[in-house]
Amino acid sequence: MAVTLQQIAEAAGVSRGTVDRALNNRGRINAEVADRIRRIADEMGYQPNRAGRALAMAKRSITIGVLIQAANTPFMANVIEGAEDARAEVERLGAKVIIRKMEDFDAGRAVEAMRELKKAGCNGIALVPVDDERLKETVNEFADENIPVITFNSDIEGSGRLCFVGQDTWQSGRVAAGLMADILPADGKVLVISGYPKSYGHKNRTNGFLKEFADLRDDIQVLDVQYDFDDNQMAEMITKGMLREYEDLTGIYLAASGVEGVCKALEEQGMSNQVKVISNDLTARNVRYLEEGKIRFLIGQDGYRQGYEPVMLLFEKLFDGKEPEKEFAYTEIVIKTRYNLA
Amino acid sequence: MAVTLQQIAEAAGVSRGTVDRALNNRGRINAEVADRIRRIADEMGYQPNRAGRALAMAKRSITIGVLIQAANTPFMANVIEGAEDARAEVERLGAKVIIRKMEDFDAGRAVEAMRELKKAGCNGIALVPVDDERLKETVNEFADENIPVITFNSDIEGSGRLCFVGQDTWQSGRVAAGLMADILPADGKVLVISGYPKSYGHKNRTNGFLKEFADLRDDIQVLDVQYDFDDNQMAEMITKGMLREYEDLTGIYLAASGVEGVCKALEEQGMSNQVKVISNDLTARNVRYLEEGKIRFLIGQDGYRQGYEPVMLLFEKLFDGKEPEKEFAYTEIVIKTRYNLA
DNA sequence: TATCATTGCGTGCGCGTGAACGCAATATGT
DNA sequence: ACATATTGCGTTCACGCGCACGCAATGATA
Repeated sequence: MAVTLQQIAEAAGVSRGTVDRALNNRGRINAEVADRIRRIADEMGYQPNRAGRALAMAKRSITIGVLIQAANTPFMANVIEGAEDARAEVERLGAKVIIRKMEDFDAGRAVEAMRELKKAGCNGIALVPVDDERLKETVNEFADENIPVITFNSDIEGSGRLCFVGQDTWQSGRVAAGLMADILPADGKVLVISGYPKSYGHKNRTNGFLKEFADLRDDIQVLDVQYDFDDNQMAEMITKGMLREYEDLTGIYLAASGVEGVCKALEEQGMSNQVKVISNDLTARNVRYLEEGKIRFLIGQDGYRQGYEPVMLLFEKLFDGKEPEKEFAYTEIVIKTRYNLA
Repeated sequence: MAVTLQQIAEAAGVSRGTVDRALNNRGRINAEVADRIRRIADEMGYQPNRAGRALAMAKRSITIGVLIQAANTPFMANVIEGAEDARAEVERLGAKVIIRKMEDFDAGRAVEAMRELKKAGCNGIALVPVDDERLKETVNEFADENIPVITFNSDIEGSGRLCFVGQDTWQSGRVAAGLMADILPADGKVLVISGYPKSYGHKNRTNGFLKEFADLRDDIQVLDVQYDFDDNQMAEMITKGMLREYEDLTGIYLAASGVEGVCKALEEQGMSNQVKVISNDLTARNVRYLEEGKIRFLIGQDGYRQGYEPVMLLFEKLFDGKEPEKEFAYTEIVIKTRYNLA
C-alpha cells in the first residue's frame, strides 16, 4: 500500500500538518524538524496520492485553454481529437479545459483569443501559433504572469513558451530522402515541391531532404525546389510543367500539401508508375492515394499526440508542479504505406 | 464545474446515498425513483469524479498482476518499461501492480505464478502466454471466478481472456512484403527465414508476406521458408547456404529473430549491398544494423504500448467497470528506417 | 510589565465517492 | 397478535490532501 502523510507523521512523531509544511516548503516550521521529516518521507518512498490532491484542490480548480488555428483541416481534426481525449481525462480529476477553434491563421485574432481565455480564468494555455511579433509578445507577457504557454504543431522561436510539442521537421525531410533513395532506380530526376518559401517547417523539411538525398544518391539529379503554396491546382500545374520538361522524372517529394494535384497530373499523363511520390501530408483524405498505390509513402505527424500531449503537460505542471522534461517534445515520425494504415 | 452526486440529489429531492444506489444499481430502492434519478443524472451529464472514487475505494484496493514470460529479451525490456509506467500512473490513484518476470517460457510455472498472483490478492491479471492447454484452462478458471485476464504480445485463442493486446501479425507480414516489393530491382530471388514452424505469430507473418509478395512481384522467385528457431547461428548457417546456392539472391525477409546471424553471413560474403534485409525484430540491439545500412527496414511491434495498455485496460475495467472496446487491441505496426529511430 | 508580532506546531474542515449502518414502514411467517 | 425479515431511504464515516485557523511559546517594542 502507498505511503500517506499520516504514516509519515506517525513515524516522525509530529502531526500531519507539520509533514505537509515540511514537504511543501510552506515555512513556519523548524528547519531541523523539516529536514528530518523530508528524510523519513524519502526513506518511506512517499508519493502524493493524486486522488487526495485532486479532491483538496477541487475548489480553486485548474483551467487549461487550448487555442487551435486553422482548425478546419483534416490534420487538425486529429489534433482536436487528441485534445478532447486529454480533456476527458483531466476533467475526471476536477480540472477544466476550454478548446477554442479558429478557422484561419490570424495573429491579431489569436492574441485576442488568448486574452479571452485568460479572462475566462485559464491557468495555462496551449496554442498552435503563427510566426508573428505581437503574438510572441503576448506569449511572453503570459509567461511573465506565470501563465505557462505551450506551443504545438508550430513553434514561436525565442519566446518564453514553456515547450514545443511537434515534429522534428528537418529529420522528417531526411526520412523522406532515405525512402526515396531506397525505391528509385538508377539515374532519373527528382522534383521537390514545398509549400511556402517562408514557412519554417516547410523550409526545414526541404533542406533536410536535399542534404540527405545528395549524400545518398549522386546518380540522381534533384531539380529546383518549387512552391505550391499549399494549393492543389498549383501543385498540378507544377507537376505537369516538369513532366513536359523532364521525361526521365522518377520521383517527387512533396514537403507540404498538394497531393491531389500531383496525383491528378501524373494520372492524366499516365506517369503514375514511373514517378514515385513521397509526401509529408498524412491526412485521412490522402490515405486513399496510398491505397491506390499512387503514393509510395506518407510521412506523418502524429496529430493525435500533438493535441493530447500539450494538455497533459500543462495539467502536470499546474497540478503536480512538474516541468516538462524537454523543451522540444518531438512526436514520432510515422511512415505509412498502404499496409499499415489502420 | 463537473456535476456531483450531491447536486443530483438536490435536483431529485433525495439524499446522496439514494442517488448512489440508483446509479450503481445496488438495489434496495424504488424502481420509479431510481429511474427518475438516472434520467436527471443523464440530463445533467454526470461523470463520476475519479479522485473521489479512488479515495473511497482506497480501503479494498485494486491489485493488478502482470506476468511476463521470457522477460530477459530486449523487446520485453520495452514491454516492461510500458508496464512500469502504467504502474506508476495507477498507483497514484491508489491501485497496486505486481509485475512478475519469468526468464523463459514454461506453461507449468506460468500456471503456478498465476495462482500465486491470485493468492497475493490480484483482482485482474495480464500475461504473455504460451500456447498450452493447462494454461488455457487456468485462464478460463480465473475468468469464471471473475478475475479478468488480458493476454498481450501473444494470445491464447478460444480462451476466456478478456482481450488481446498485440500485433496483427498477418498484416505485419504484408507490410514487409510491400516494402520488399518496393525496394527490390527486377528479377532475383527472395529468402524467407522464420522462427518456429508452430509459432502462431511467426506462421502468420510468413504467410502474410508470401501471399502479398506473390501478388506484387511475379518477376521474383520466393525460395522455401527456412526456420532458424530464433537462433543467430542457425540464421547465419541458413543464409550462407542459400548464398552458395543462389547467387542472384537479392532479398531476405526475417519474420522472427536472427538479424545478427544474417548480417554476419552477408558481411563475410560481401553481399550486404546486393541482398536487402527486412526484419520484424525491432530491438535496441538490432537498431545498429539499421544505422549501418545493413538492414533496410525494421518492422516493429510497439513493445511499450504492449506493456502499458493491458495494465490500463485492467485498471479501467476494475475501477470504472468499463470493458475494453475491442477484443483485439492491435498495436501500431511501426516502420523504422535509419532516420526515424529516435 | 503590558502589548503585540512572529515562530512552531496541532486541529479541523471540505472535496466526491463507496459502503456500512440505522431507522422507520411494510411484508411475511407463526 | 406478535416476532422477524425485507424494503426504502437517510446518515455517517473513511479515504489523502491542501489550507485556514488557532493556540502556545518566544521575541520585540513601548
